[in-house]
Amino acid sequence: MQGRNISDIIEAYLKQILAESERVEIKRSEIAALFNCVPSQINYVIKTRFTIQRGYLVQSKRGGGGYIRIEKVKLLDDRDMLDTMIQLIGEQINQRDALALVQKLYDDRIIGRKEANLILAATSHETLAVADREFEAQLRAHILIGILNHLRYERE
Amino acid sequence: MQGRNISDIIEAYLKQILAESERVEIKRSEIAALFNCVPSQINYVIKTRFTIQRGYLVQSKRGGGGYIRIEKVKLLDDRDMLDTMIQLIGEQINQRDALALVQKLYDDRIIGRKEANLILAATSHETLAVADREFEAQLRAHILIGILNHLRYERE
DNA sequence: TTAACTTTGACTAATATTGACTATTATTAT
DNA sequence: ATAATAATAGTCAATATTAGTCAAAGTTAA
Repeated sequence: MQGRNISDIIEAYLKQILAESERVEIKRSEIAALFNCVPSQINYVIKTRFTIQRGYLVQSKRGGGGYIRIEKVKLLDDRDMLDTMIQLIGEQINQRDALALVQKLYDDRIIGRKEANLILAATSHETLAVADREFEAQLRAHILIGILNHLRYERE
Repeated sequence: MQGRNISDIIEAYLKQILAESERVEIKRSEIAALFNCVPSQINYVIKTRFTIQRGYLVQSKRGGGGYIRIEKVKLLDDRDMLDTMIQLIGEQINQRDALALVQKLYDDRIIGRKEANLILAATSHETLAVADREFEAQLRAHILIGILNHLRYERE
C-alpha cells in the first residue's frame, strides 16, 4: 500500500482526493505528466486498483475535453453471493442454468420480477442464437457476468 | 454531462431551452458567434446529440431568414415507440446510441432506473467485447431488440 | 528461479474542431 | 420575369485532442 512504485503513488493520490469527495475527474495526460510516467500507466493503475470489486466505477471520454472519472460506489451486502455466482458461471452457461441462476437472484430478492424477465430476455436462446451453441453459451456467460457485476453496487 | 468542450456547452444551452419549450429555433451563425466557434460546429452538435434516436426532430431552411429548428418529438404510444426503436436499431448499434436509446426509454417511463442500468450492463462494451467491433455492434443490436420485444408484451 | 507485478511505447479508437467548398433560399437589379 | 447577388445552412475531409489496448521489456518478491 505504501508508495513503493509509481502506481502505488498514483493510487494514493487519487484515493486521497476520493477520501474527501465522491468522485475524481482527471485528464490522463496531466496526471501522467504530474507523476512523470507514460499516460497508459494511468490505465494500468485504474485497471488494477479501481475495479468494481473494490467499489469504484470508472467512466471516460476521449477527444477534446476528454476525461477519466472515478466514482466511489456503495457495495451491497450480496456481493459474496454474486462472486460465487460469477465463479459458477465460468466461461459458459446454458439457458437452463441461466434460468436457475436468475430464479435464485429473484428468490433472494436481489432483483425484482421485471428485472428477472429482462435478464432472461437478454440471455435467451432466441436473442443469442448468432453462431454455434458453444459460442452462444460463452456470450450468455459474458452478459450474465456483466449484469452481476452491475448488481454489486447501489446507484443514486 | 457538463460542458467540458464547446459541443457539450452548446448541447446544454439548447437543452436548457428545450426543457421549457417544445422547440428551439436558432440562427446558426448567431449561435456560432455566441460560443466562438465555426458555424459547422453547430451541425456537428446536432448530428451527434439531437438525433431521432434521442427524440429530436431537426428542420432547417437556408437563405435569408434561414434557421435551424429543433423539436422534441412526441411518440404515439409505447408500442409504436418500441417498434420505432427496433427499426432504428437495425443490424447494429454502438454503445453511444444504445445509451441514448435506453435514456429515452427511461425518460418516457417505459422502464425504471434499475431496468435501465441492467440493460446498459448487458450491452456495455465491457460485456460485449468478445470479437471485433462490428460483431460487437451486431450483438448489441440483437440483445437490445430481444429486450425491446420482451418489453412489448411485458407491459400488456 | 520464477511468477507476479510494473513500466513503457507503438499503435488504435473515439470524439471534437476547423474550414473550404457546396446547396438552397431570399432579395435586388435589369 | 429573369438574372445576379446576398444570405443563409449543409457536407465532408483534414487535423487536433484526447483515452484505450496490448505486448514487450524491466523489476520485484516468494
